[in-house]
Amino acid sequence: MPELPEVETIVRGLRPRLVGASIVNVWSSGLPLRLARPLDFGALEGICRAGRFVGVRRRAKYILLDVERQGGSRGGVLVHLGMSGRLRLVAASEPREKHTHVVWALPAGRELRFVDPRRFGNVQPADNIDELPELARLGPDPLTELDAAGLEASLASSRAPLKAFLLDQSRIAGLGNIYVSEALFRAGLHPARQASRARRHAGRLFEAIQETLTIGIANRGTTLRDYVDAEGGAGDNFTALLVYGRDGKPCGVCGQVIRRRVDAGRSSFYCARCQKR
DNA sequence: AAAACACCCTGCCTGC
DNA sequence: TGCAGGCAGGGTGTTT
Repeated sequence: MPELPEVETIVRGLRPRLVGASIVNVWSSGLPLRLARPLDFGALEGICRAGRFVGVRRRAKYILLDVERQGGSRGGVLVHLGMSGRLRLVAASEPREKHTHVVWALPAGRELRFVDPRRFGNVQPADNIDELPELARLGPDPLTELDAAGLEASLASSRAPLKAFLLDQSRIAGLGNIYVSEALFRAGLHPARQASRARRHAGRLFEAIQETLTIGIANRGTTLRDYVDAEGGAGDNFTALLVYGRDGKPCGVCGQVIRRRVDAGRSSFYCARCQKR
């Protein structure tokens, strides 16, 4: 699943190859994406066709593609990969795989392709993507906009379980199911613990979050099944996971069997000895 | 107001 | 062997 480290890896891979590239043409499958909403293809064409990419940025799990239009005005495309989305730069000669939904044709026989079998992702063109409501809802980025004091204040104001708290993108933006489990294990905090009752551990949790994400980025993301980077390569972080998907196996710290439970409708993996409620 | 839950979707896996 | 059903979880909209 693309979470912050996966999206950051894709953005870093795309940026040097995409910035400066002109857009020869755009194509869409016409199938609805997230929430069964059809892509506004007219707007996509109006912004992209005969324009050029001038920036590739990340905000939480969103990819922001900045475009300079043919006439010189700016626009952009906001991309979210959802569960199974991929954004790749490929040779145009490579056959289009199933579930290809948007293609940007570039010079020199290259294409940027958005592929998403489950269509939980989204591609949204806009004159000013920074002001789209999806981004306005987001809380601080844990790597660049948060500190321990900010996390403590946020924890103190919530009675939700830590698992739900950390998944809430308006609280902290960028964590998903994998890295929440990993960060809680590193912090020694139980996923069902109430956020406000963990506030005195804010420093520890903050460092655990940063460590988890930094390692994830260094390993170019976690590939469980679908995720690949901008060049189509798998991430290496799977072997670095301490608890996610490791239920029934021994905890690397204490040897206790790692357990799985369901919180906020998502699987949590944790060590009952290392993570006290 | 905040928390819990249903929903969108396809592919993979399990069990009959 | 084939197929039905459950599961995976990103975010949003709705209900509690």
